[in-house]
Amino acid sequence: MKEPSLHQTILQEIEGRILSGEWPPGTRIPFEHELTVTYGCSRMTVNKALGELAQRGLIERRRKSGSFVAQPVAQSALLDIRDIRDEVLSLGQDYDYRLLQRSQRPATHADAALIGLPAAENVLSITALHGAGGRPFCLEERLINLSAVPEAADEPFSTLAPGPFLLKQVPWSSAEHRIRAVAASAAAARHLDLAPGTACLVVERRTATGDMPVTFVRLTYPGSLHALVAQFSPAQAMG
Amino acid sequence: MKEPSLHQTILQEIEGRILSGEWPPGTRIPFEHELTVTYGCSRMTVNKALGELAQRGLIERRRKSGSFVAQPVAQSALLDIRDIRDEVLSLGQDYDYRLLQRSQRPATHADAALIGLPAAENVLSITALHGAGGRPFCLEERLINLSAVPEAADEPFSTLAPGPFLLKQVPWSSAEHRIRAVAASAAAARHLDLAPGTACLVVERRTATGDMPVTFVRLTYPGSLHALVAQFSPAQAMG
DNA sequence: GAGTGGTCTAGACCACTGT
DNA sequence: CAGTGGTCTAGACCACTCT
Repeated sequence: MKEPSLHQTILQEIEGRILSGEWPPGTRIPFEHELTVTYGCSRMTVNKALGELAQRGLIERRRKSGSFVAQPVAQSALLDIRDIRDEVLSLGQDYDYRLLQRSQRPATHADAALIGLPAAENVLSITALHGAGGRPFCLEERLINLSAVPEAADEPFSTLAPGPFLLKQVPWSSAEHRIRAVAASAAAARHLDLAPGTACLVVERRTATGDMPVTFVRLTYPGSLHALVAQFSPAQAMG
Repeated sequence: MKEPSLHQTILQEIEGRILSGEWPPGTRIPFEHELTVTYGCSRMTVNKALGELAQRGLIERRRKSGSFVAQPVAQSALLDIRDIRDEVLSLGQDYDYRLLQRSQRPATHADAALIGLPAAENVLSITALHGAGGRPFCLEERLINLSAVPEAADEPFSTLAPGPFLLKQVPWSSAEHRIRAVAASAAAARHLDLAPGTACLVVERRTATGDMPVTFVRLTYPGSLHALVAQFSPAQAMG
């Protein structure tokens, strides 16, 4: 039990309000001057906390205007799994989205294991197909925890894909990715217009806000047509 | 052309010496007190620069002892592609390594494209097999830029895998990963003891120090037996 | 005990930017 | 022009850890 330092305390309190959604993206956070009054400390101390948050990308700082909660970069800029729509458009191809199935049910044991839920709460199951240039690009199979995102029950997902919807509802979340190569199942092969057994790249993503599981998604890409790219540097520009 | 701030200048100078290898891992860097004299500034300023380097993992700071260039975490803690040996051992299986082929040649056009070399300089080509629990685990096909790592020409790689060797020679480097699913080629299937066409996970990594290409490696894993896991959080502990 | 980094203060001046 | 963040100073005290 060690006493956290003051700038850590300030950082964590602000971070908590951002992650909880209390301060959604775009919110102006208090000026440094105001925070020195709130916490009874010098400006250097709040500056250190805010500078840290800015470096992590949780806030943006603008002279004369103040500091604002950032718009989260879709999922992760590190592992370049963006919104599939952006992904397709950046390839210079037309994008289309088609809902294949949508159903609500109490979570089965399998569902619970996938999404990381303890109990058998209500989940929304969605299957959809993302297309690029008129051809199947990616099969999406998703579970949404309706306790975490009750608004999803009222969303048809007939034209809006689950990804963008969830990004709006739950802007800040942590994610675990699991990437595998598998032979296409009969169903996946049918939807993706492949021969059964074709090598496919499968990305499974488990998303949570704090301790609350939000969604599980399995994205199946035709293998040879798709690659994930990730950049790592020991040194990053300071901005 | 904007003047960089003083703490950025300090940070970049130290970073440069670490990345270039002038200060290899374990080197003690000057005390804050000494740096204030060197740069003629206050301690807060050098503290900001060193704190930044510590947060990026380039240095470790110890009270009373000083600050030291860190031992680089093998490849990347983010995308969990560690040393394959560690990977196998952490699965609780026996590890073995076998060199299949080693040859030196001027880079072909294909080599040059893969490794990112402009000219047709000398490269070392290596093929090796990593085993786990007596079974094939991963096929490694590698090119090493001998201009960047001339020491590699004298290393037989008969018992030491290229990965650990390079990590020692070129401790700090940036990497680009490209992850795909492919059907096993005839050669890969033979080495990995698979039926040809089996879905495999292929990780291609291009590594550089600054602008100098160091190595290109293609790792082929039997698909169903292997998954890459990556964690992403909006908020990370400060340490 | 001594030397290091960790943190903090109470100022200061400057650069940028929106009005 | 005024208000914000960006940077920096010249101190200070404390916590930790090595000897």
